[in-house]
Amino acid sequence: MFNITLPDGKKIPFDAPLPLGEVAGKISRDLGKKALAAKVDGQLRDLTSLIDHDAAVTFVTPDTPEGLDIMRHSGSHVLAEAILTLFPGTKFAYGPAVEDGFYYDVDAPNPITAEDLPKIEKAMQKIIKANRPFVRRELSRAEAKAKYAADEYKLDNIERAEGDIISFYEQGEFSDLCRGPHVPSAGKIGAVKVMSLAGAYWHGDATKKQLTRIYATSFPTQEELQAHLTKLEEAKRRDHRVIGKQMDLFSTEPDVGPGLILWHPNGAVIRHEVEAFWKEEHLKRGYQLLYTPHIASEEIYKRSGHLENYGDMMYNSMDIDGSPYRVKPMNCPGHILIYNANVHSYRELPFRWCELGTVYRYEPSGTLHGMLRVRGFTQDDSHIFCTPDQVEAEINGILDLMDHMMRTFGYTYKAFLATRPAKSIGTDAQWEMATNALEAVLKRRNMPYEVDNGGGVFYGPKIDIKLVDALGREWQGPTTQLDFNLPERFKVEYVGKDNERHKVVMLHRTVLGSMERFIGGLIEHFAGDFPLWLAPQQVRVLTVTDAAIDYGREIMAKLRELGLRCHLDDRGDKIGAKIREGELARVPVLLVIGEKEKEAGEAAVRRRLLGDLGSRKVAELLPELAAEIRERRLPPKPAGKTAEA
RNA sequence: GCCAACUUGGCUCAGUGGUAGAGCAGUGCUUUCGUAAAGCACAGGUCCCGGGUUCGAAUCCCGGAGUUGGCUCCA
Repeated sequence: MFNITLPDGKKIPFDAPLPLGEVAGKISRDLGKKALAAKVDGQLRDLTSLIDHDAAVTFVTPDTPEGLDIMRHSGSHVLAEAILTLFPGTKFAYGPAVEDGFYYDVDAPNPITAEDLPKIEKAMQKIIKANRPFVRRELSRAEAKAKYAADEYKLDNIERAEGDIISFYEQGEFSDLCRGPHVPSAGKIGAVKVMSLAGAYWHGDATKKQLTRIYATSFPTQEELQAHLTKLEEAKRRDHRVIGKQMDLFSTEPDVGPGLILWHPNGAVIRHEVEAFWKEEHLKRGYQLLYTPHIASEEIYKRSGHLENYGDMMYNSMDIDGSPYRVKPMNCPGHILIYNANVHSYRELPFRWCELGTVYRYEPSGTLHGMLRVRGFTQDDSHIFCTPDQVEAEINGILDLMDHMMRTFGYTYKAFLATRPAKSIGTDAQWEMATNALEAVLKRRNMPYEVDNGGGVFYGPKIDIKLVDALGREWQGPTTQLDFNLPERFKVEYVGKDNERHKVVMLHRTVLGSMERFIGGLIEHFAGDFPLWLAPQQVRVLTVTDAAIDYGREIMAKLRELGLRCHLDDRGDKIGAKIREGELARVPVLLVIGEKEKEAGEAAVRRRLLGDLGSRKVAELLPELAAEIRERRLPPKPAGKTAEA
C-alpha cells in the first residue's frame, strides 16, 4: 500500500504493484483529466515509477507543453513501430518531439516514398487503437550493446547515453532505446497525422549517411489536430511567393540568377513607401544618411577580418587595373572609413549614421527561399559611434525607433539579450559594461526579455527582437549589437576631454533586417491586404455604365491631386466582374459610380475586408483616405484572428 | 553544398512511347449591366536545357539548370 499525494494535499491510495494502465486510469479519474506522466521533485517520470514513491507529485496532462512533448515523443515510438511493420529491416536513429510534432530519422532498406505516408498513418492509428502499454526495461550498458550489436545507430546512442543503466521502452513486439518518460499506453497519444518526409543526416553531419526523416504530429483531440492543419493551410495561403505572383510584386529569373530579386512596379512601390517611412523616422531622430559603393578593394575586407573569417560567403574577387576588388558583403567598413576620414572630438558624438545598403552574399543554393533568403539584399543598416557613457541612451533610442516602426506595421515582438559566447574577443570589463548597458535599458523600459546565454557574437553582446506576425509565427527581427572588434581593427577613435585618443563604442543595428526579408514577411503578415499607405493600388474607380466615365475621370483627377495611387476601370464589363477583379487584386478601396452617384456627387465605397459600406460624398471621403495614408493606419480589420493576441 | 520531388502557353494544371490540351488571363467584336465571373470569335507552346535509347520521346535513360520540401548554414 502506498499513497500519491496530490498538490492540494489529497492522497490517492494504491496497492502496489499494479498494472500501469490501472494506475493511469485511477489517477485520471481522480484528477478529472488525462494523466500522461508525473513530475516528482521537478523530474519528469513515468507513472509506473510512482509505485516506488510516496511523494508529492504533479501530473503532466496533454494541455501542458511538457505533456504534449511526452505524448508526441511516445508518438514517435508508435511511428517507428508502424514503419517497422511496413518496412521490416528498417533501423531507427533518432525520434524526438519537436515544435508542432515529432519525427523519426530512419535508415530503411528500400526507400520510403511520399506514397507510403498514408499507409504509415493508418498503421499508427491501428497501434494507437490497440492501446498497448509502454513498458520500461533496464539493461546494463554491456547487455544493451550486446542486444544491438548489429545496429550502428543504437550502438552510437548507447555510447552517448549517460550512466550505466540503459533504459528501453517496449510496446508489444517493438522495443526502442529511450530515456523516457512515456505515456502509459499508446491509446493516450490522441489524433495523429503523418506530415512529410525529407532527408537528414545522422547527427546533422553531412559526411555521415543520409537518413529519411518522417515528420508527423499529434494532438490530444481530433479538433485540435484539425485546427493545426487549418493553420498550416492558412500559412500556405499567405505564402509570399504565391501572393507575390498574384499581385505581381516580384520575381526571380533563371537568366538573372537564383536568389536575386526583380522588383516589379507593384512590389517596388511598397518598398518605396517602406523606405520613405524608414528615412523619415531616421531623419527625425538625428540620423544622417550615407551612401557607400557596391564594390571595394579587397584591402578593406582584409582589414575588417571578414575575408579571413567569412571569405566563403563573399563573391570572388575581380581584377580592376591589377588590384583585386570585391562586391560588398556588408556596409560597416565603408561607414568606418567615413568616420576615419576626419579626426573627431567627443563633442561631436554620437554619430548616428544609416544607409539602405545593398550587399551580396553567397548563400548556398539549397537555402534560398523566395524573398526571405536571397543572395542580394538591401539592409536597413546603421552604425552608431558613441562614447561609453552614451551607450545606454543610444540603445534606448534604438528601441524607441524599433518599437514605433513595429507598431506601425502591426507586429508584436519579444526581446532576447544574447550574452558572451565561449569564443570571444574583448576584455571582461568591456563585456560587463556592454551587457549591463543593454540589460539596464531593457529593465528601464520594462521590456520583458529572455537571456540567451552565450548567444552573443564573438565581438560583442546583442539584443535580438523576434517579431510575432498575424498568424502568431515568429520572425527574426531588429537586432542591436555592440562591437569591440572593428573599432580596434580600424582604430576608430575620438579625442576626449582629456585630449587623449579613445576607442569609440560602435553599435550595429538594423530595424527591418533587409528590404527583401522584411517585405516578404509583410506580405505574409498582411496576407497581401496591405494598409492603405502601402497598397500598390490604393483606390480603383469602377463605372457601372459608360454614362459615369466622365464623372469617374473627375474623381480620378481629385485622387491624383491628393497623391493617391488610383485607377479607373471604365471597361464594358458588368459591375460584378469589375468588383471581383478589384477584390482579387486586393485593392483596398473600390469606388462604384453610376448615374445615382454622379447626380449626388457621391461614390459607393467598398472596402477590402469590410465589404460594401454604402454611398459617401466624394468631397468628404477623399480627405479621409488621404489622412488614413498620412497617418499610416493599419488595415480596417486585423489581417488575422490572432493579430491582437 | 547534400537528399528527394517537381519543371508542359502569361497563370493554374491535364496529358506514361504514335507527333500537344483545358480553364483563367490576353486580343477583337457584341453587350451598358448596381456589389465576387456577360456572350461569341481569335491568337498563343524550342513540352527547362544538352545528350542518348527508339522507326518514332513531353513521356524511357544519362548529364546540367531552376524551383520546392527538408538537412546544414544565415557574421
